[in-house]
Amino acid sequence: MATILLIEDDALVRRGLQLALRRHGHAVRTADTGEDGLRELRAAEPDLVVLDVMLPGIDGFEVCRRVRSVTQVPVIMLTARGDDFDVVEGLEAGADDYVVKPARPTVLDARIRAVLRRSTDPTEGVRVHRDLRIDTAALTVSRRGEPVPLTPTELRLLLTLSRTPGRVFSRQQLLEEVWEHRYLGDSRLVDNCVQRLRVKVEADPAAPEYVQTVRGFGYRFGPV
Amino acid sequence: MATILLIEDDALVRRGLQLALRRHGHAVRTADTGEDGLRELRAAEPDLVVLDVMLPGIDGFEVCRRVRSVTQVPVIMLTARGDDFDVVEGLEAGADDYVVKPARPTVLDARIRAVLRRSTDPTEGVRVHRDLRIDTAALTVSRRGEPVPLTPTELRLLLTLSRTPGRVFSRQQLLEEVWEHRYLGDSRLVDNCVQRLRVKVEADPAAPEYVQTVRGFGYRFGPV
DNA sequence: CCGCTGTGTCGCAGGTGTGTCGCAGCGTCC
DNA sequence: GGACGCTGCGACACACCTGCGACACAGCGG
Repeated sequence: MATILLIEDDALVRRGLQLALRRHGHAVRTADTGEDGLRELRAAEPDLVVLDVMLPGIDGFEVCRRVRSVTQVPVIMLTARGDDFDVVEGLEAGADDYVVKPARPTVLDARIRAVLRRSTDPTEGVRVHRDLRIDTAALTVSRRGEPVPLTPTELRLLLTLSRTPGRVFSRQQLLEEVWEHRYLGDSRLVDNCVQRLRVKVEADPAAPEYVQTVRGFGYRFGPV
Repeated sequence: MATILLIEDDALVRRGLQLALRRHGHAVRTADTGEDGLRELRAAEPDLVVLDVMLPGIDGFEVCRRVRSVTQVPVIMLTARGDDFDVVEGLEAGADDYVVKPARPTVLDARIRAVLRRSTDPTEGVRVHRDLRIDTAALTVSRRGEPVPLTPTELRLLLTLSRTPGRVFSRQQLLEEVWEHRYLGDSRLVDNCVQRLRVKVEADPAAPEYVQTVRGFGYRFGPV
């Protein structure tokens, strides 16, 4: 179904929710502190974060804000009844929904599905970077209003890179995400696709504005 | 009366309109940014959206377009006298009406009632795209006034696609939504149905205007 | 200045994805 | 009971993408 990062310090609750969510078909990664959660976030790239409000160290709100500063992944906050949980503060921190503990797994799963439904459509939004407009729902790309016809692979590559502007993707990572493990050999495959993409997307492919080379590492989606 | 989502960044105006609309019997939800408004839209499912043109972050036009990409809810735009508000751009973005600020509550309420009347009229459930008219209540389709006889499957396919114009549906998604059960093998089922639909709906099935192929991904209901 | 590693560029042949056609099963309506 | 139309399926053709190798070239260090 989806990969979920569960940040919860109480080992019992954590274990219980983990098993329950697994039964509902999700892949679950866990963390027991905010710091650990943020590390996992970068490592696992989950589709959704379930986040306890009361955490040792940095609290849930702060974790939520930091998550938001890195990625658009949806966040559901867990709050114990009786916590002085401020819904407004939670939503302002960037949470998408919240669930009161003790959370019944079916309820939590329902919320998760609801949030994912909402946020995989609106993640299906429009990304605008300078002259480039990427519509992730219509799967169209246009530059200065002119539609840019891309092939499926080129489009997947652009979508992958532009999902996290500024981040460097290694060729291996791109092979895995764009080509989905179908190819193991290291030919100039990624480079070739990047070139073809640049020809269509860049004003001057020799001085790329959007798909930049990071020598020795890979490629990065341009204007940060 | 109706649930209204008010998107307005100026706290004073927002509060004032909120109270005024409440006095006129509407339930009012508010948001102070476009992003927040879009969240509220999904959460509250309002009957109508009142939307300020000048917003921090994504502006009113873009918010309006995104609202439209998600739902058919009517939108009234608020524009300050002196804004370089382009009525055409507003209407093209999908707005149903606009009101010049400072808006007198009675005026705004009258517009709201008018728009709601229109959108709950017999025109309800009718989607018009260029020459194509799809009546989702009567389940009839006509092109240039000529009725187009569709088979049940073709109709479901067209309804599914046209519910979210512009969005790309994968074959798998279409199988699940239109055929309502999973297919394991990949037959040309969806393609065939699309072809049959095109023959009836398109002027030139070879250059489809409404049901477009997105190579490598699926199909999309055209004209965006 | 030279060699080496890493990246840009080009063309081609095979492969993949989609359009098209025909057919048979089956339900429905006379 | 017969005819008709809808539906699912497979075969085939074709356009276009895709993967690949070969070579050129630039950046970097010795």
